[in-house]
Amino acid sequence: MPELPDVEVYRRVLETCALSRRIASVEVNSTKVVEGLTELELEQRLTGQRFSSALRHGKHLFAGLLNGDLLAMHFGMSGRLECLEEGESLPEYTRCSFRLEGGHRLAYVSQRQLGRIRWIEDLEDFLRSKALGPDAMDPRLDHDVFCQRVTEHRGTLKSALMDQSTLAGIGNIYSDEILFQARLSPKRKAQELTEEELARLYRSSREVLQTAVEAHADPLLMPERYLLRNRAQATNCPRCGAALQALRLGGRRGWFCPECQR
DNA sequence: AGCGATGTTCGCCG
DNA sequence: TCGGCGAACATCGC
Repeated sequence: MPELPDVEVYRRVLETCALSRRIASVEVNSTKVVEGLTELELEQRLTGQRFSSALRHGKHLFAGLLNGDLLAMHFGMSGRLECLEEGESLPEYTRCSFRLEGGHRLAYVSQRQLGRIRWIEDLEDFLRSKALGPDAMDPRLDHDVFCQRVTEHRGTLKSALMDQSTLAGIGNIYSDEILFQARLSPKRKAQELTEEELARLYRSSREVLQTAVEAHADPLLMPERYLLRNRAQATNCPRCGAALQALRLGGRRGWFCPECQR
């Protein structure tokens, strides 16, 4: 489930479970998920070390070591990070796990193996190499910077929000939600918004992401006015009751209310 | 059996 | 030049 709010939850899992604890061992159960280094190298570099920071940028999670190197985790479409207490067994599809002194284990779970674990030496270099824009929740992302980035995009609003080089962290689900709360059609051109509409978009993006993080990215804990609460059976608009409309964008299905969103 | 799924990347087209 | 599309990646569940 990994868009920005989900990954923020995993960041906190990493922080609570593993930060400052000595890594006793590493286990890799996948040939695909760890990229650019062997299981042996990963073990040698991590065993005996401690993660000293838990950072996030967009949908990327970073476990930093004291020497400045970082373990970078991305979750693809079906990944997550879990903390297990002593004696608990690893979840199905655990592709990589870290045993920590004191008994906890950190499990990187990735059913479809679309996620990646990489070793990086410089965070800024990595963000540049992925051409990531500013994190969508970064406090330094003020109204003006936000508007500038969004209106640089020449395509539709939804693709502007989902473009990781515009803003990092927003995907299919949360772009739908932000546009719904801002009452803007996903099909609008990003460059044709009025100042007032841009202000609504900015406000909604902060509000939705903040609310989602506070709800631990669990749709059931989010307000009833949120679209993503019943995305699985998305039918009617929680605001006006009109039938929701589907749209396809880059092979992805989105939903919006043709009455409320203009 | 076939299709779709909360992501990224690449090649192609206009 | 950039945006948008479809496919590929890999696997499961409906």
